[in-house]
Amino acid sequence: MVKSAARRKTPPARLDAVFHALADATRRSILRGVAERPKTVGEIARPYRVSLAAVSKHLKVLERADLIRREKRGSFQIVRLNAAPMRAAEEWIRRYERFWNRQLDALQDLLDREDSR
Amino acid sequence: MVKSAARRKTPPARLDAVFHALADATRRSILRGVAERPKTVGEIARPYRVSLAAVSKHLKVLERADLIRREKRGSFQIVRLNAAPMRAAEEWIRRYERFWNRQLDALQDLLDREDSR
DNA sequence: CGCAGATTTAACCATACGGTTGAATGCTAG
DNA sequence: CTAGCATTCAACCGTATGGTTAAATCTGCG
Repeated sequence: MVKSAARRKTPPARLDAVFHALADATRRSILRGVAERPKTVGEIARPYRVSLAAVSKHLKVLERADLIRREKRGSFQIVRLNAAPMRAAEEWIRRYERFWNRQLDALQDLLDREDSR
Repeated sequence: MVKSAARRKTPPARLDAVFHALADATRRSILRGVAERPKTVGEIARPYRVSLAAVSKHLKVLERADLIRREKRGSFQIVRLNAAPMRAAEEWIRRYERFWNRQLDALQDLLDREDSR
C-alpha cells in the first residue's frame, strides 16, 4: 500500500499554490465549509456577500492547489475537500517546530550576542 | 508569562500574512537560510540572482508576517528567524489532518470514480 | 424546443506583487 | 568632512489578484 509514498520530494510550485490558496480568509473559510461536508458552488457562495463569480474564482485558486475536487453532477457540481496537499505545507512548516517549542531562541540569542558583539 | 491565555482566537489577518509570506519559493528559501543562522541582508541576498532591493522587499513581506526580526547593528543589520507565527499556520492546517491520514481519501476515490491523472 | 437554474467566462477596474534601476539614507572609518 | 559600504526608497513596468456586472454555457425538464 502506501501508494502516496511514491514521490515525496516537496514539489516546489505546488507549495506556492497551496500557501497562496491558504493566504485568504475567504478561501480558508470555504475550505472549512467543504471539510464539513461536500457542497455545491451555490451553497458555498451563499454565506459570503461577494458575487458568485468571485467565489468561482476562489474555487479556481483552490483547485489549482488541488485542495478541492469537483464532481460534476448534472447541472450543478459537488465540491469536496482534498486535504492531501496541505500535508506538504504542514511538513514544510514543521521543520521549524523546534524554533518555537524550545527556548532555543533564547539560547541562540545568547550565542549570537556573544559571538558577534 | 501567562501569555498563553491571551491568545485564543487565531488572528485572521495574521494568518493571511504568514501564508502569503510562505507562498513564495524565494522567501521560503530565505527563511531556511536565516533558520540556519542569523544573517545580514547582504548575506541573505548573495545566493539569489535578484537585486538587493528585491530581497529587501521579500524581507519586508516576511517582517510583515513577523517571521523575521531585525536587529540593527551599526551600518548593517542582523536578520533572524522568528518561527512562532508559523505555529498558528501549522495549527490551522492541522485541523485537516484526519482528511489525509485516514483511508478516507482512498474511499473517496472509489466513490468518485477511477480518475487516472 | 425552449426556458430556468447553476456556474463560468469576459471585460473591466483598482490595487498588490515581484522585479528592475538609480537615487537617497545611515553609519563607520579615514 | 568625505568616502564607502549596507540597506532602503522611489519610480516604473508587466502581470496577477480580487472584485464587479453582464453575457455565455451547460444541463435537466416541461
